[in-house]
Amino acid sequence: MIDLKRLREDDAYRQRAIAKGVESSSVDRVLAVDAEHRQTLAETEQLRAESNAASKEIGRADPSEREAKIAAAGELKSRLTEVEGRLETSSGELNELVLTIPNPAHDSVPEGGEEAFRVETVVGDTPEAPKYNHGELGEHLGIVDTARAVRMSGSRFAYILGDAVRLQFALVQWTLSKIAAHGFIPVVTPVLVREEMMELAGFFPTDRNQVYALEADELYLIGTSEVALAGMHREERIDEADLPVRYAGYSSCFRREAGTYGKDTSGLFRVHQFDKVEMFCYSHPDRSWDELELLRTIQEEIVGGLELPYRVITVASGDLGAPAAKKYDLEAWLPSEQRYREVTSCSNYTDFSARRMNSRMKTDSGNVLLHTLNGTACAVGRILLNIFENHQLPDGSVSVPEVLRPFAGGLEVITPR
RNA sequence: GGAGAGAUGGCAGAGCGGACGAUUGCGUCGGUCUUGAAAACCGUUGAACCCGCAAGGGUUCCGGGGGUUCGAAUCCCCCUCUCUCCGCCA
Repeated sequence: MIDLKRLREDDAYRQRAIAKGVESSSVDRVLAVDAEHRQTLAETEQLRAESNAASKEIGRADPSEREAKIAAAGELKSRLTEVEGRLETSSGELNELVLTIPNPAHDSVPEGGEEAFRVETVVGDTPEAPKYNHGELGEHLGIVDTARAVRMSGSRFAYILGDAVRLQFALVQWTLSKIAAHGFIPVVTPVLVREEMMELAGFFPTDRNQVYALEADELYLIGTSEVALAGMHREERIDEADLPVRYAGYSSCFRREAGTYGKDTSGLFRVHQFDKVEMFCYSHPDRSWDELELLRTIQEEIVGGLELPYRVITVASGDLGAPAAKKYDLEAWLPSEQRYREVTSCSNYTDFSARRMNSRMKTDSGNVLLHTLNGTACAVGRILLNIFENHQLPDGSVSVPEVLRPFAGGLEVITPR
């Protein structure tokens, strides 16, 4: 949620919100409704003060005077009811409009749409297409079974079996061990949350059609543990000295993938259910930009440590999404497609999400909003398929990345079952 | 799933229509005393928003949302959560 006060007082801030793609007329509209709302609020509070005073007066008054005073207070009350009606209308309208204003992008973010990204680093060679693409390879090695999964659950589901499972748990363990060194506390989160939490985390109403709903219980399956981690310190004050607070959420993630018919239909690339380790940071507002660089560094250590060729891009302002002030995508080279595809991303939401959650930092001079950041540590499916292609040997077997071997019981090569 | 009890400031716990944003205790922070500390004593101690350069003023908040009333922590309705007993269960 945007900082309304700043939006009306800070021209540069307003300009950057507009630069992110929102119509300048809708910003004007928000400001107009805001002004009207504050006007009505002042009126209401004035009347309430009078009305409160009148009521107290009645309590103190001599019984013989009560009748008259109650009548006078009744008069005040009907005026108050009228003004409160207007206040409700204006605050309802304002609350709705406020959600349409995105978090302004940081100065370092390139302007423009999806194609306007800036490449930050490119690491590793970009190999030729392997013998099998990741979809074919999973079937060839007998470690991914989509045919039977589809028969059971429908498209975009998969059984992961055998050595792929050993690889999955090795990946998770190795990832957790790497980020634990940076003070991330591992968390297994609930995967079902209430509607309210989806709204507070910013996924409803915008991404509602991407989320699985359990109607009988009015619960929703999370698409990322970010939802559950963002809600952890709702309505809380964290001591300045305890910051940053860093969590590594591990959960299965569920996505309907509505509107992606025919896209990435092979293998594990785009599935309805996958496991992911997600980093989430509650940061001192003065240090969140350093925190974002830390997330990026960790992501490079993880993807680089697995010996996958990759590049890092800064996503352009128009492609950022409402809450992010800046976002890095790390894209790994997918040999079968001869292009880079996203495997992780990390964002600084500044105070945009913390404002709605009311997550604050306790300081001597008051409680100020925290900054929140999130980033993928390891999206298991995407990493697995990148390993399948980039570490594929000429005969179609797969060499397990060195760093994972100790975590995979010494497994070195995956060969057909 | 069935039956009952409850949710109040950092914690404990009173208040059950009128001076209550809330008695009190513990804890917090500051002070007196002390070489220092403890004890004792004195004081202090919630948040969000609006107006204001500021000083300051105002509104709202007793789990959440509605209602009754001139007036609600207190009465009524709905929701959420917690606890106890029974049943079921990894």
